[in-house]
Amino acid sequence: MKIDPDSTADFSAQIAQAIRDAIVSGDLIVDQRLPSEAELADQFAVSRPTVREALKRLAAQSLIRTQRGATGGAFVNRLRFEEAYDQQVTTSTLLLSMNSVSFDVACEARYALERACGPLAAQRRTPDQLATMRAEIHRQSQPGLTDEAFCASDVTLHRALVDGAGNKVLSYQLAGAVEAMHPLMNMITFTARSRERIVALHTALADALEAQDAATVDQTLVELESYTRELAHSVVTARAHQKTKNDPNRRKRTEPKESRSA
Amino acid sequence: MKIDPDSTADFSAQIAQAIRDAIVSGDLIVDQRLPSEAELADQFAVSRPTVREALKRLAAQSLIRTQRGATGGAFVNRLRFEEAYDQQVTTSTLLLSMNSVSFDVACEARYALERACGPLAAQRRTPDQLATMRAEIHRQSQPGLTDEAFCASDVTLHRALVDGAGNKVLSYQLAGAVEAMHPLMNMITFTARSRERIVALHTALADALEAQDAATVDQTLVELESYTRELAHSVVTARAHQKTKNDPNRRKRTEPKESRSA
DNA sequence: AGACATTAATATGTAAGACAAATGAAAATT
DNA sequence: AATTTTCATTTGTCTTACATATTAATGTCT
Repeated sequence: MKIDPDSTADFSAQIAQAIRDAIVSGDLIVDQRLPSEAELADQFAVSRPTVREALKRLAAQSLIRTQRGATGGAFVNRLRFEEAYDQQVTTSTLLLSMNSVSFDVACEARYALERACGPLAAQRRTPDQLATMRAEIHRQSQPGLTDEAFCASDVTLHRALVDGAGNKVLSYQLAGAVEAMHPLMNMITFTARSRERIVALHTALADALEAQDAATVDQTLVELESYTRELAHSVVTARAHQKTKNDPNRRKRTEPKESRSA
Repeated sequence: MKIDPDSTADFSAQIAQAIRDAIVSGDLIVDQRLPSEAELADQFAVSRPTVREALKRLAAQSLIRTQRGATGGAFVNRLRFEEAYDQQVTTSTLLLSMNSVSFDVACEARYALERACGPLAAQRRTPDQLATMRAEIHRQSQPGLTDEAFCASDVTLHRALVDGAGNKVLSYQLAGAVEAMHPLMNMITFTARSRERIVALHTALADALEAQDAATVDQTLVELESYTRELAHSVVTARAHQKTKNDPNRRKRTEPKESRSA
């Protein structure tokens, strides 16, 4: 496990990669203790701060954990589904916002993936998951609910559907797709009538799942996708009209430089 | 943007989180330059090495990039699909191996997701993607091919299918599912007869895609999944027999500790 | 002898200061 | 005007030091 002093990359990046490779290849196994920072510094012939930077890179990916004290050190971390979820959600969300992915593309991906879960969920959904869906549907029909809370409830319901497939890998892979839609959905204003329609579709979905009727689950998801996209389009066109009305000669967006919260 | 000196977490983790939040919330926008390390150290009232550890954490997630020199510094990085792919593949692979996910569960997830791409791919596949699939099918029918190369070709073919859906978000989400199967697939020994069968199914898949026949695409994927699982099962049972034959009184599996490839 | 407090050792966490190297901009020179 | 030189800025790295957490060993008292 060595580094190349001629490489253009930082030492800390190279060291991190070397350790990462050792973990991925199985050279370092879960819960195994890495050499102390001082020893690693010796081995790689760099200073301790440089080693620390490398270790922090790995910690950021949840590949290692550190512990202070006499028997402490850096240990290979067992990557858990929950941690992986969080990373996936953050990455997916940023990916969508930074590459200005359209609502349609994201929506298509999300529903294509959810429909993949449909047949499995119809087969395996637990009473618990059905109860979660019913509870969220009930919440969604409350009149005083904010748009944001409505969206959050929507995400919870859809995650229950995904979890219904009873496949942790599937749940993990879809976490990003479902959650990353959240910010995009938040731009929609849900009128009372549109909420009514969505609640009706959600109810149909829950009913079909309860009846283990895969075909209806799939059909309902198709309708839900189509209606969601319809809603988003009406928002976009409405906003476009408003913009040209309010500020027809607005400057082209170059550097907003908005104030940062302290 | 402050940190809590009473928190149990490291300063560097807190600072990283604060900056991460600023990026996710849109407070810091793409290509915006962060204050220099010295300024950040002042702002957060910590030393420069601590700030650097925080920045390296963010760099490990591709959230920032750094540049040396007079006009250098740390900049908010535009997260690209390609970088996100890689991270997803690493994370997914480790997730599967560290949580000893069964072949069946991973395989089910993979094919459920690929079938989600089927209808879209049947509609949108480009001549280029079809050509890639044909080329890989040809490679797979070469007699001298190692099992590892056969697997790698399989992955390429399946990625072409996924990309055929013409949805970058979908391609990104599925990268992990497809690639993470690679190590598991590598445990299978592909006999000449099984390769023949797989090549036939791959050909049927390519034909159906070319004919834009979504139903056949779906059916072929179902058959491919069933055959893959069948293959894996035969390998598992064969291995089990061999083990009991070689070492009938072996201890119950607690810590396999099998030989690791260098 | 056993329970408890003290001490020591080891590790990570943090700080401070210094120098090297890269890089772009300004200044000086041709 | 074009080119070269100088210089200021910023990250990358090293060294040393101390703070703090944690465990193990030691010692003391009952």
